[in-house]
Amino acid sequence: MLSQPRRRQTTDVRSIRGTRLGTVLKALELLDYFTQRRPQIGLSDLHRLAGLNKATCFRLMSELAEAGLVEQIGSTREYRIGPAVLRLAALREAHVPTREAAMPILRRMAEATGETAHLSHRVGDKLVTLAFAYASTHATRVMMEDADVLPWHATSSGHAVLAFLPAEDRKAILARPLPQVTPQTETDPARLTEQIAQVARNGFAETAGTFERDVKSIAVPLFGPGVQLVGALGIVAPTSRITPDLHQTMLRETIRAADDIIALWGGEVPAPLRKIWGTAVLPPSNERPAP
Amino acid sequence: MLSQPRRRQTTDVRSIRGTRLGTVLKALELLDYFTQRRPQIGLSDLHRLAGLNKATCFRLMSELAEAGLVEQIGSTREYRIGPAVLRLAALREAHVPTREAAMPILRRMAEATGETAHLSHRVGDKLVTLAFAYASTHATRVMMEDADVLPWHATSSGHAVLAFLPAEDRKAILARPLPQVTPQTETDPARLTEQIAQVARNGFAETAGTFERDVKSIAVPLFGPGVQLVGALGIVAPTSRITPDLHQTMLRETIRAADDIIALWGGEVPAPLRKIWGTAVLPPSNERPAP
DNA sequence: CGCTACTGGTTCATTATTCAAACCATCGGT
DNA sequence: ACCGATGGTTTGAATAATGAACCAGTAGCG
Repeated sequence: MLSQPRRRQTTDVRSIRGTRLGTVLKALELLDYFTQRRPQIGLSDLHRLAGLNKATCFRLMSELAEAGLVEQIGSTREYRIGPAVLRLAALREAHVPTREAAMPILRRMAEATGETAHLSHRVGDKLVTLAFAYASTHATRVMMEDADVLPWHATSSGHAVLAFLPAEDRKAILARPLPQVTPQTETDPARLTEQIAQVARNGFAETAGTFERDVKSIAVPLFGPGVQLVGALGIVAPTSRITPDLHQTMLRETIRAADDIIALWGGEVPAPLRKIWGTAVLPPSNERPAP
Repeated sequence: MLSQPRRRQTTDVRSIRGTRLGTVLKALELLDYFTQRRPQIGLSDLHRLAGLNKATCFRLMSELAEAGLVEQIGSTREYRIGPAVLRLAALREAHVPTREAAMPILRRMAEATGETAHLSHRVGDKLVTLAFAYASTHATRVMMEDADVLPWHATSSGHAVLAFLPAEDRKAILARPLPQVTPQTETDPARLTEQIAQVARNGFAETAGTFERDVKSIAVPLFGPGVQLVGALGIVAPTSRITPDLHQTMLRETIRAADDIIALWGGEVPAPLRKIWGTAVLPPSNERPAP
């Protein structure tokens, strides 16, 4: 749905959500209903969740199952993600090392700050957790769930990516329903837009308690080859532990790690941001987005 | 295409290859052309490879791309496997630990034998490399490529799985074209059937040079919950290193590791095979499939 | 037992997508 | 400027997807 950079003119095939939606895409969207919290789903549940006809849903799932992308499990015949994805992921990682390559940096970042480092990836119009690393320092850590979809508006990673997205795409995303994840979550599109503009000026995003209570987080965007925005790198800590010093360390380490990961992925930091980051590492930022 | 165990009667929707083939499945089959050797493919190549209409191929790929299963890369606009698979694989591994869980056993097996251990997975009617482990012992190792599709007839893993597949499925697979991978590859369906019958009696499969020259391999089938045949575990070594002792060690370690992996996956070894394995671990097998 | 309310799975007339072959626009090499 | 590639787009005739209703099994309940 997000516009891809295109050099030649191409038709906007099925680009408007809600109109036509190809069969293949419809089938693949079904996979999005499988999450960490809900790893297996029965046919009836799924067709209701997806708002699809049961017969249609059944046929789509049958085809996904035949391809091994899902499999049916046990007596209840519920579906879950199938083994074929392992081959694809291995192939992807072998050819475009993303996750495994970034892991050491992520771990170093976690150790250096004593908090939880978090790497997310933009795929289509979603933001997805790719990996994370805990520090061994503290017993109380912010735990993360792998492979889950992050709400754009309620996470610092979401803000970090939104801030550097083309305005058109940002607007499209903020036009969608914005659930109130915690009492602190900002759901007003206008105020969010304001906050995100601030993120673009600061070169990093911060949120406090918008996704999980008593959790502070800082995030920066990540860029791939051709200054392409591909995800975000964040750090998450219990609010209770935050001091000016720690805040400073978290910011510095996040930017440092982001720089390394971007280099590793063959990406480039856009020149303006590069400049902001250069100065941001030294002086403490004592302003934060207005609540 | 392979018949799944079904408790209720279900129609054999699109079960006969070559007749109807749903759109979704057609799109997903396109993913099979991406391999380790050919990790990115242009539109023209792909539509020729798949024997699909170019326009169709384009639309299918566009939809896959929108879902993030593939992405278009750089100026050449070639396709490669996309980032969405990482989320799916992480989700699968988190919920059904398969690869990561088996890795320690695989490594132990490689160390114990000094050779290369190899884990493969049956997905649909294909046999796919899931993981492998090298031993640190020898400098010359048999190298493997991850995430590639194995030819059923030319690998010991293929034989190991075929031997325990329902006769109907085995016949279907052997009825397909059987490429001559090396001069040693057996391609005659009748003789293959004979060899595979021997595998069922022995409880393990052996091949020598049928997939790669001067490579000897031994493999056994793996079972998941409900005695379901899910893949194979094999060991691969240069023919030059094979001695009766090493052969014996390889067989023993493979069976031992298979036992562990099956237990780990919550599977069960079928009773008859259990008995064969019990005896096979001790006495050396000095018969091998006739050339 | 007979009801009800679920479940996964199937049918078939209607409708929308896919097919194939030709067509554009662009790129790289000669 | 040409050639022969490429990725991408259009066209009506062929084909596949859709969805409301329909089966069958099963668990709970009086």
